[in-house]
Amino acid sequence: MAKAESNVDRLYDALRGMAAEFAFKPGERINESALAQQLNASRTPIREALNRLVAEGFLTFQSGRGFFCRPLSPEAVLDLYEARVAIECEAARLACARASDDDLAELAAWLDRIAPDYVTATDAVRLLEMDEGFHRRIVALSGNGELARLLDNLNDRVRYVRMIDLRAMQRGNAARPDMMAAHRRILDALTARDAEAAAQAMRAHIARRRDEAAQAVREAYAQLYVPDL
Amino acid sequence: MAKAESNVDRLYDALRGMAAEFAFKPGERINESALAQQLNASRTPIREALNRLVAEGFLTFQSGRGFFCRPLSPEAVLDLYEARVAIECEAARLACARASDDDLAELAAWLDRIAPDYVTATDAVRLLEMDEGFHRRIVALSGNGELARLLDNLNDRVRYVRMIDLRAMQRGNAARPDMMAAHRRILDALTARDAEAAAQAMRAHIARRRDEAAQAVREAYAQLYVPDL
DNA sequence: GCGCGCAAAATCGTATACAGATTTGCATTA
DNA sequence: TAATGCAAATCTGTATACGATTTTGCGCGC
Repeated sequence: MAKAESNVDRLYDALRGMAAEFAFKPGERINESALAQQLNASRTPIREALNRLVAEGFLTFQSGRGFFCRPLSPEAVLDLYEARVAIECEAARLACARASDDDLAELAAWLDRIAPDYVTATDAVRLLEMDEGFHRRIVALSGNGELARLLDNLNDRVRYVRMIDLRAMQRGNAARPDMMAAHRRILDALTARDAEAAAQAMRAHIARRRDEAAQAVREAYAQLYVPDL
Repeated sequence: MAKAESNVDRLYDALRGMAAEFAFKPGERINESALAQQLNASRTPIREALNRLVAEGFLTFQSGRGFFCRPLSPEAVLDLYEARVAIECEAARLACARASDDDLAELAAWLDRIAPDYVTATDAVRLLEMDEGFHRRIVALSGNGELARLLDNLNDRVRYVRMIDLRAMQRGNAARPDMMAAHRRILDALTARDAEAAAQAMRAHIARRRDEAAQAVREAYAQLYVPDL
């Protein structure tokens, strides 16, 4: 998204992207020298970026043994979904109290504008983009920068699995209108200034996907360890 | 808390502690060379630790200009309190469903054991320790490692202000029985397996302190910029 | 007196080197 | 064959150095 010019940012973005899409396999040890060569840099800035990714939960670190990719376990993914519920339900409550009528009207207009795509969109990437976009807007309306920060981080870490889940959903049946309807329901509750209903709708919307996460993790392993689909 | 042996961990812990208690003044630029000398290390490991602290929200970073202490603004502190509400209310709900009767009995016993201290404790440090201990236990009972991680981070970042708030509370009047009662109320809701009530009690408990945060921030500035009290 | 610009000093960004720790692979032995 | 121990190779941890960038301070002109 944010394209930074400086070299250190370039490295950070690259590594973050690799970690997000599991270019490092779960649990795998990360070789600093190899990365340095691959990314045309020395180990020093690479290590700085890796340290940041540790703090962000993308990687783990063992003293004396180096950096490792985070494990990809069903439990960890469920935890992330639950954390999303925590953040987003509260964000919905706050947005209910703080968003201006104009803000909500604008969000409604945005939903209307992309509505056709919800059904048309063939690739999961576009679908996920729209879904994340909606949720990010809600959090923005909460006016709480910390919640926004936390949600961005959670989304980045769970994106790989969500993508797989979305693809499965797409294959299975047309659950897309469902998603669209869920978003609309949340917005309606916000417009009605009903914090409880908004939080409930948000909870239901996320929990619905959460239940399939374990299955998605299994598919994720298949994708990661089989050459190509 | 966790005493780490390796040198890099020593540096990380030291810097994290300094950042938490605002040994760097809000907004202040951080001089790497000076830190390196002060902590008996070279700039390389210092910078690695600083990068982690950036990712954890203790510091900010500007390309080409270096590291800075996070600003201490009322808005930022309110955001942190609201994030705590998000995390802890959801944790309470989850704990309601997942904690075993034994777990809850143990927590009740712990509350009983430290009850005398709630009134006796003269120093805010001890009081804050007990309060954080209770909240950490609740999150532990939620069984969600991610929520625990997030709460630890939020607590570390808001501790300085909470401490000042607690001291003010201590001076003002004996609101300590209130705090005690609030904890008891939360536990009761958990024991009754009433998720809604638990979340509500948690929300009220945190929000009560939240409202004083702005005032605490003002006092924090006074403490930071006046030699000693 | 007040900005403006330039040069000096300070500071950051990162490559590189090397010491120490860890892992690997092989040979030896029960 | 499986286990063990040792030595070589690999990799991490950190100091150091130096070019690039930013900040500072001073002198000049208005």
